[in-house]
Amino acid sequence: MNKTKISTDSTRPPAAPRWNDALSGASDPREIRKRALILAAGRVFGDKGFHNTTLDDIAAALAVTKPALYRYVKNKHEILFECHRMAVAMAEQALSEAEQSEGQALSVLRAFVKLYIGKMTSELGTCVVLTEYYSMTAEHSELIQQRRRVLDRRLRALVETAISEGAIEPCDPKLAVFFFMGATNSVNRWFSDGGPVRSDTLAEVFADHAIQSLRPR
Amino acid sequence: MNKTKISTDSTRPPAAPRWNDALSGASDPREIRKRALILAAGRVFGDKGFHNTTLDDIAAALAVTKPALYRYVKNKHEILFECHRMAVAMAEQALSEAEQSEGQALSVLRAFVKLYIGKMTSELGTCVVLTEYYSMTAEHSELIQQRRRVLDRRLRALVETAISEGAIEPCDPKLAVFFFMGATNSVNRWFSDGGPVRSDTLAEVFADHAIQSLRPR
DNA sequence: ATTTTTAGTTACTCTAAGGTAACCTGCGGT
DNA sequence: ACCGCAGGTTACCTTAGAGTAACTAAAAAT
Repeated sequence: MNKTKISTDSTRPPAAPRWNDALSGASDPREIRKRALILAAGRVFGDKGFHNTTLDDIAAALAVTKPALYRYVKNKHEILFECHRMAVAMAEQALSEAEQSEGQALSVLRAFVKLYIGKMTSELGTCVVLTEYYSMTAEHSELIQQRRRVLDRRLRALVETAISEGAIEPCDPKLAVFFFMGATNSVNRWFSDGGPVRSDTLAEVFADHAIQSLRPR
Repeated sequence: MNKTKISTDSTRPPAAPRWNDALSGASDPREIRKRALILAAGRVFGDKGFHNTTLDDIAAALAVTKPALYRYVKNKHEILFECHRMAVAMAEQALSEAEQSEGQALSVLRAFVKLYIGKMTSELGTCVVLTEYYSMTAEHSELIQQRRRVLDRRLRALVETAISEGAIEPCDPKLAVFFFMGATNSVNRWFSDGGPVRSDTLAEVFADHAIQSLRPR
């Protein structure tokens, strides 16, 4: 009596626009949906935190029910991991793009900060869970930390180059990078798409501050 | 048979140095212990996060069992709240102390950053849960945000003064403060007491970067 | 047309961890 | 000597929420 009823009933899942695919060039519809899942989850994680976000929340954001998510990910931790992968990939890509420019180290750094913030705020729409790295499993965490370390080294090298180019005063590259990356990564804590600050102004202003913090001559 | 046994047995709570009172001038032993609890909890929260930290973890850090904690706090959320209160109080105090100096706005800002980092890293030993504000209850969060906003205004005012004093180039005070506070608050993510960077060097270096980021003339 | 696969659903299980009840113990006041 | 309470302890209750089983519908494949 309570089992096989209400199957073909009319008030099932309403006409909500599920998934909201679109964007992201990939072909495989499966991958597209997975990406949408990660993005949606990232956004929710972003303002409620990993543990305060239930799978039902994420599912609801996609107009779907919880078990549906398991078609795309193994478990909740994988979602978090994918968020971090995406975030770090964005940073890597921003740096690579910036390095294309072939200018002085300092201008590469500036371009990097600008691109990175741009991606964080618009492309992923304030998502990013740079926080809560500690909620990853040990293995996932190791993988992410690894990539972050590499990125860090590249940035430090740029600072060193800038010093040897005489563009900035000598300083501890490690601390310098921590400083402006700390500022940069904190953006997602308060930035919101609808807010008073426009994404590109923010990127521009922060890039300036970052460069200034290195004390250019 | 399984209840009133092992009461006066020898292997009960070993001779561990419980609570580790000391420091913090207050007299009431109750308050002293509560403070110790908050500090210990803050430290654990700091590297595992609020939700990844169980009350058993905190209790263990104090060489006590979970229910003992409830003598001092109402629930887990109160612990988090107290951590945040302490953190924000530290910032307020740092700013007030810095303002005592009666110098130019810019040097007050520098003093503030230095004092704040000093407190964060040594006094509270990397504790501080500046992250995870979203894990607070709505009421607690409101109280903390309130105080942070006030602090923010004071800092922005300082930046404005510095501009009008001609010490730095004109800029958006709001974003400027977000920038260097973002960097400053991120310290607790990677700083660790035993690490290669000494607390006071860090404070000094970051204070320099912060000032530089404001583009002094 | 019929089978198979894909994408979802409802209804459930199960465990970790927050919180509580009831009980023990030593110490300061009378 | 005795009371009472402050500070603990062990043993338990309870619930939220991650994950699963079993089933349905529609759409691809044959």
